[in-house]
Amino acid sequence: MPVARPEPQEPRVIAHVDMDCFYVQVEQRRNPALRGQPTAVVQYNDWKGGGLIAVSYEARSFGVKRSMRGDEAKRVCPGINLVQVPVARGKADLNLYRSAGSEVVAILASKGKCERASIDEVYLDLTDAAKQMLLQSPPDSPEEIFMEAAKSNILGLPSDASEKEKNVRAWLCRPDADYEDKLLACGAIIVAQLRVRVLEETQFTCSAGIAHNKMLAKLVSGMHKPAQQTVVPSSSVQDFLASLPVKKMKQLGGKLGSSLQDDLGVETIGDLLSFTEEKLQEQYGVNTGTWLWKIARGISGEEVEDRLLPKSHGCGKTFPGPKALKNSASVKGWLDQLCEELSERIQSDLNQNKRIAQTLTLHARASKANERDSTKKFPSKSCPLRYGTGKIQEDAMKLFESGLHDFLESQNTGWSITSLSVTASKIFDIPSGTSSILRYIKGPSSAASQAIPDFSSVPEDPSLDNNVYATPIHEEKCEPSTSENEDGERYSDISAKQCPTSEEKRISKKLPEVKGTSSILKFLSRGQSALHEKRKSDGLICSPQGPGSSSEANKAEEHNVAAQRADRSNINSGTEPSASNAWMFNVEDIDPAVVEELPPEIQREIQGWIRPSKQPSTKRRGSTISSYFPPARS
DNA sequence: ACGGTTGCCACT
DNA sequence: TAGTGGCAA
Repeated sequence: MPVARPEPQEPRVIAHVDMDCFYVQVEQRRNPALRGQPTAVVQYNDWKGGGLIAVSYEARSFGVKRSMRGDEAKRVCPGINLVQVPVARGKADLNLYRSAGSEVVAILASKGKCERASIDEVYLDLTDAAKQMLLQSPPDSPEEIFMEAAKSNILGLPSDASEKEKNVRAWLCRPDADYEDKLLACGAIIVAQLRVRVLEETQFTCSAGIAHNKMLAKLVSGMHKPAQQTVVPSSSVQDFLASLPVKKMKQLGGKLGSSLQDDLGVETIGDLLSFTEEKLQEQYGVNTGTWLWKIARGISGEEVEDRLLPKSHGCGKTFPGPKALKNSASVKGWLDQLCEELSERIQSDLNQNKRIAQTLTLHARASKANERDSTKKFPSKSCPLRYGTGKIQEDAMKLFESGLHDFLESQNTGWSITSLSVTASKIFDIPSGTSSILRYIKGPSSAASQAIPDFSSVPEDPSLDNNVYATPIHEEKCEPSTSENEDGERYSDISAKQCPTSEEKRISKKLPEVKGTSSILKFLSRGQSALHEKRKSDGLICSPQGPGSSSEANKAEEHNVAAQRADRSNINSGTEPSASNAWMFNVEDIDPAVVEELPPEIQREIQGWIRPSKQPSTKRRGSTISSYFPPARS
């Protein structure tokens, strides 16, 4: 449900930039012969010619729609070029489009705060840039207004007049305009410049909306497509919303929008104005009610986030109809493929962006053999994410088994899986300031403190995918000791690799800063626990029993966890490209003995996130796996 | 055989 | 929290 935020006092300049039929443009850049041609991008083509996921404007003029299959598109537009999405590991591979999207983001992020909203959309907060322009070089004569900006569409200005461009030029530099309108005019000029840069540097066209908030910018970015931009002056908001069908508003395209129509008789956003905030709250709850009341008035305080990268990575595939998976072997096969791709993607994210994912989630859709219309859903399951393809595959399969168990509720019926996906989420930046925090987790009394990797030595070179970043655990010294580097800082490990030189620390300054101490320690704790466990299992140290240690009840479970931990310390187990990630383990494993040595305020922080470790486990209450896996049928 | 494959968010 | 549900493109 949407939540209303207070609109900031000061007027903002917000843009929403939307790539035009993006996947098609990416393919047209790869194969310029497709330019100007009716073209669509399809994924797979064995069933009815594949599904369209992007359609060029030439093809749209023939009536080709996104919802069509390839065969249907051919019927409507026999000359259409159908380009297939690349396939890797038996599934659609969108990496080409993802990296093209990144090219665009890199350019758009240059003039202000930039938020990647999807693979082909961004929001920009251009308030500062617009203010600066207004101070230094406000638009003052129609002739000097840059060509692309002059092609803007200004909501509320007569747009079909023969004098359109002249009117727009005049609007952009009206000397008697409100301060707000002047800011928007500057925003329009900046966005026009950015769009030209995008075109010059990537060959991609895009459309944009410029307004005082995200909601309005988004609403109009697609109003004049392709390759055009639209401005929303405050003065035109009311008329615009008055006739806007509710379903066009973001968040109202689904059930909430239908309810507004069916239950309240609201057809346009303007119709909402006749309801009090209280009435809307009564109908839809406090948050949604207030949100509706505000959007009816064009109010949306949502801020543009400063984020250029996605918040999660997911890979999935559907297995429609006869393709449904009906035994665990085929599920495992596909899950392995999905996990391979996911592993590759989070590994690149780590290497290129210095980010680590913490949670692995498995989703599936399933039906039971007997019940043709079983309403029950396959539950999603998640667990801490361990790096390494083999580990992810193992854990994903365990999550699947656990989900299947819950799904079947110990009935002995057959099943079929129609979709599978794995997602890596809760992604954090690796802190740049590790060395200063390192000082807190050290000391001869804490044998567990040795495994903290020094991320300032992470190589910058993105081509070094799968390289070793932390000293492999089995190569580390086991005797605690303390040393000083040339800056006089003390480190808990004398391994040369782990004691950053001045040069390494200089490099580390280029890494992203992290806001709170908590996230830094959270991160460091991963490596700390890993080595500690390794030493325990090697009999090198005695484990100090912490306050949170196990009860009899979960002894069996804990044994399982211990076994898995031992496995983590193994170098190059199975399919691993390298065991370099042995240091990345459970946040919740941090050693209480280490915590005791920290300053009280940091201790307090840490206490909050120490919790019982939960590994993916197959809980089989009184039954075995084989009892609910039906015998494989070919 | 549902447009498939992403991705985001709020709520509990 | 992990899990569900909704929305969007």
